[in-house]
Parts: sequence; C-alpha cells; structure tokens
Amino acid sequence: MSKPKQSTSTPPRGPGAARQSPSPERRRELLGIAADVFAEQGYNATTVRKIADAAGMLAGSLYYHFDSKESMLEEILRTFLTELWDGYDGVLRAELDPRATLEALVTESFREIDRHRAAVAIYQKEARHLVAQERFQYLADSQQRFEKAWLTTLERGVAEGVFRDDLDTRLAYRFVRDTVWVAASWYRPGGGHSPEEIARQYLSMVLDGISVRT
Amino acid sequence: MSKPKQSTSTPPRGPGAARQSPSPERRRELLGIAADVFAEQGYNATTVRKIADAAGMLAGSLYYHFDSKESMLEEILRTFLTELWDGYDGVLRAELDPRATLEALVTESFREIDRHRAAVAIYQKEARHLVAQERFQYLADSQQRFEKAWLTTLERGVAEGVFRDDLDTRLAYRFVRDTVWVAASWYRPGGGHSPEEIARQYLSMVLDGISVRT
DNA sequence: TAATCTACCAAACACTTGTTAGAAAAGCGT
DNA sequence: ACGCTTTTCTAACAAGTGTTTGGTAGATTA
Repeated sequence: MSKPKQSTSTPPRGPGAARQSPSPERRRELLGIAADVFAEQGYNATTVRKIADAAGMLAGSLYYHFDSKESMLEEILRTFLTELWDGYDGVLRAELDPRATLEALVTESFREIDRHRAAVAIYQKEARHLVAQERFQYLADSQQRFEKAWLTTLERGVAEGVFRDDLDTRLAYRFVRDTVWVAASWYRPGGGHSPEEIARQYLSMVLDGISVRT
Repeated sequence: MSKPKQSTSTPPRGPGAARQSPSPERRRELLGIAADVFAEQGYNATTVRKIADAAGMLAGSLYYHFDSKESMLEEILRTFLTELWDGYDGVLRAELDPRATLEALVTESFREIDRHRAAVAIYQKEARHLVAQERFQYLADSQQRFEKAWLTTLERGVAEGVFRDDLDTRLAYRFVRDTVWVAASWYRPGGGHSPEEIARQYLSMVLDGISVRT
C-alpha cells in the first residue's frame, strides 16, 4: 500500500526539489554495463563498486544517474520485457496456425536472447526471488501472459491434431519454455550460430525429436 | 580422542589446530536446512543469520559445525555430485545401447532431482560463478565428465543410426542437458508426478517430438 | 560428585555494503 | 574570460556481513 518512491517514468518530483537531467544515452550505456556484470556475477554478488569499476568511474557517481542499485535492475528487466512483448504481440496478432505460431514464438525468443542475452540471464537467475516484491509485479504479470500464450497455442495445436494429445500440456509447456530460455546461459552472439539457425535446430528437436523415424 | 575426524576430503589442516567433533547427523540436518535456504534465496542473498534462524539457533553457533558459509555450500554440492555420479556410473557400466543409455541417464537425473532438488537448484544458479574458484574445481571436472558421457552417447547413437545425423551434436547435447536439469526449478516432490513419470514424458518429447507423426 | 565433552548462546570484531552530500572538474554557449 | 549546467570525485555514513572468542547449560563419563 505505501509505495516508497517512484522512479522510472515519472521524473517530476513532489514539491520544490527539481531533479538533475542525466542524459538518456549515458543511462543506457551504464545500464548495458551493469547488465553484463549482473549477468556474470549475479545480482546480489554484484556490488555497485564493481559496476562503477566496469564503467570506469566511482561508486557514488552512479547515483547521479540512478536512484539505487535495485532501480538499475528494474529498468534492465523492464526494458527487456517491453521489447520481448513487442515481438510476441506481433506474432500473436498474426493469428497463424498453432505450429507456425510456435515456430514464430521460438524464433522470436532466440532473437531476443541474441539482443538481450544479459537481461535474459539475469531474468532467469533472479526472477524467482523478485516476483515476491511488489516493485516487480510486472514480472508476475508477464509470466502469466507468457504461460497463457504458450498454453493456448499448444492446446489449440492438440485440438487441431497437429500436436500429440498423449502428453501433459503443462509439462510440454514447461519443456518448450525452458528449452528455449536456458539457451541464454551458453549462447554468445557471433558464435557461429545465428539466432535463426539455433531456432531452426531447436524447433526440429522439439517438434520431431532427436531419434530417427522408423 | 585426540585426533578428530576430518570433515570432507579438504586438504590437511594447518599445524596444531585441534578441532571439535560435531555429530555427523546434526551436520547433515543443518546442511539440509541450509540447502533449502540457499535454493530459495540464492547463495549470496542468504546470510548465515537466516540459515541459523531456519535452524532455530544463532549465527555463531553454525561455526561449531562448519568452517564457513562457503564450506557449507561446498559440502552440499559435493555430496550431491558424488551421489549423482554413483548413479551415472552404474548406468554407464551397464553398457546399454545408445538409446537405452540416454533413457537411463535421463531417468536417473530425474531421480536425483527428486532426492536433491535443493542442491540441483543451487548448482544451476551458482555453478557458473563457482567453477572459476579453485576450491570448486570438482565442479569443472564433473561438468567435463558429464559432457563426455552425454556426447559420447549421442554420437554413438548417430553412428548406429538411431539418432538423427542432421543435428548439431553439441547443440543436441545442450538441449538434452538443459531440458532435464531446469526441471529442478519447478519440480516439487509429491506433486502428482513421480520422477519416473516425468522422465517418461520428457523422453517421449526429446526422442519423438511434440508434433504428430504424419 | 567431579570432570569432561557437546552443542549452543552472547557479544563483539573487522570489513563490506548501498547510499549520501558537498566539492571539483568538464563542457558549453556567450 | 565568464556563468551555468552536467558529470564525476572525495569522503564519509549507518546498516549488515561473515567470523571469532569466551562463556555456559546439559548430558556423559569417571
């Protein structure tokens, strides 16, 4: 009920206290650096001094650009999820058939991993603890939309006879979801495989399996 | 009497420092509690006071049983990996055909998740940072044996014509590995699915895919 | 009963943490 | 050159961290 502060989209302060105006470009630059450190060391193990080190400045200087360490994390994840849903919504609006929808969602996911691999890695490691905090409510919301989009697609596929009906749908959902996103833990951009190529191989395994058809 | 037992296989202690002799049962009990807290909150976010709280004692009292917070983590992971390899080695010694080996390894993995879900969750979150430290060298060793066992099985399967040869073997390895172990993040024992049942469904998806065969 | 051992508590330690406030540059239009 | 704004540094803070030390209740042994 009592929210302590506002930070992201609302610069105007309460009474009197005019704020500084840090440049958004520098902000993004610093957030990129912070995201890399967060992803590599974990959020809690990352001190603001380490971030500052990586950015070539001192710890206190970060607070000219950001309210707190936590608000850096929040902005990183929020930016990622916003762009992710931009892509997903585009796919869902197209109203393709279940199989094509699944293929498009998976491909889109690998593109997002390619563009936001640090944020994805952070998300995977920290989301579970963060959803409990009210400040990160949007994580829970996103997870619910996510589950709904995937489950609906799978169930429609089963109903239309393109996906197997002898599998637990919820288990299949977790299966597909996890197989896609854990790739962020080892994927490195420019490593020989393009996102689309990885998506193609993953889809081939998820849809048809790794065993030879007899 | 005079010479106390050594905790694990850690290098020989310094001169003179005689140790107490805490009971191994209490040790295991406390490690189980610590593992749960580590798994839920993350290692770095877990303070020794939280562990002590969960155990109904004070922070300092933990140091009667353990050298440090880190050595608790080490013992948790080492115990898990030891038991894991007990199971894996049993499977590998049987020298089944590639497909049966894969099925047995996956099933064994889900059994270990069932028995050590906290340790598995910790492993997944922290292993990446820990392998850098020399104290956790055995993590790197285990990962290498792990990769070798899986890759060999997959490649033998391809050679014998039971696994598809149009897939990147290394990608397939990561695929199988990740799909199995991330299950620890949502699996809860006694949740309707037995480890064997989950293994069966996962294997069905990994081997044959989720799409209907035409 | 006295001596010893086990397992814990109580209180502090040195250090790191995120964060703040004021001073000092650095940049820039005039 | 100047004033003004934007950015960083210096230097500290209070709270929290893992850990150590010495003490002590209760069981076990002599």
